[in-house]
Amino acid sequence: MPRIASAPKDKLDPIWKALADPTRRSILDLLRDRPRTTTEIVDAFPHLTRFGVMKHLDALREADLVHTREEGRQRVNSLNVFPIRQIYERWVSPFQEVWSSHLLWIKELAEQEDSESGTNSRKKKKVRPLNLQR
Amino acid sequence: MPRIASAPKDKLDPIWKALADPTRRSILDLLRDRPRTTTEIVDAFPHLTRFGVMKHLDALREADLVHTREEGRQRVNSLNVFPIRQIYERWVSPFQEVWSSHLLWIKELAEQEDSESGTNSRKKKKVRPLNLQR
DNA sequence: TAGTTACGTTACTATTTACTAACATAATAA
DNA sequence: TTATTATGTTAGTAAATAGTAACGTAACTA
Repeated sequence: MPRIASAPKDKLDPIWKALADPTRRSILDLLRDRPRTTTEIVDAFPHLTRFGVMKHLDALREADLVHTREEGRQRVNSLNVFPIRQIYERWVSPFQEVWSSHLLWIKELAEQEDSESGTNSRKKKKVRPLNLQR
Repeated sequence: MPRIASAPKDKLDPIWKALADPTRRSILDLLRDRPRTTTEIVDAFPHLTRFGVMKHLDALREADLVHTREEGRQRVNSLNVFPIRQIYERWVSPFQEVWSSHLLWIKELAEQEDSESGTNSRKKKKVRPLNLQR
């Protein structure tokens, strides 16, 4: 398992893995509406077998995106949005800053190129406002 | 290819796929700081080969998470946060509502169980405030 | 009690993904 | 020009992932 050794084990990794599959995201969308029993979820994906759907449910449970409680012989699965919140705090929120500074850079670049029009800028080294050299 | 037929092709799918890998997320973190040449990125992952890192870069480019521009014989890779924004708008923002209503339900459940303590609630069907029956 | 239903598992296969090693090319520097 | 450096590619392997088919079990129901 070289990949696990490669990157530092991310705590959010199971969440990303779970969200990477379109079927699993569909299940989450389904549960967003209201909780569903396992059979209800299985029936919602007629092109997959029971086992296939349940494997996806396992992945979602491991990422804590889905909570399951027993109700007689049924299992009721419900959405837990907390991990999505974590993804947001770790990944969206910190990138908002870059988001705005990136827009700023585009603006500056556009103005720069505007004042340079006519010259052969293909070979020219255009240095970004951010530090690039080692 | 049963999986592609299974779930409706999601426009955000390449973004999710790209973000699912911890190495790729590390690359994004690296680029968040400042843009880097391909070699700089490769050097940042000494346990991976050049080809391995470049495959990850390809995936990030396909998801439009990384932009690459030529600079002489160098390629400068920079972060594009727009797809992260899209993920947020499609997945985090809509779940905020569920987030708060879920908290509300937990509160109600706790109160309900509080008033029921002492009875055998194992076999009892406890109906959620949300609609569960078909 | 006998049948049905909801849930889960075992065993196996196909596909995709991640990866290494070695090779190829083009721009720059001595 | 020759060497070096930055980048990219070809070919092939190992492992993770997603999937099916068939079987097992326990709780309801007629």
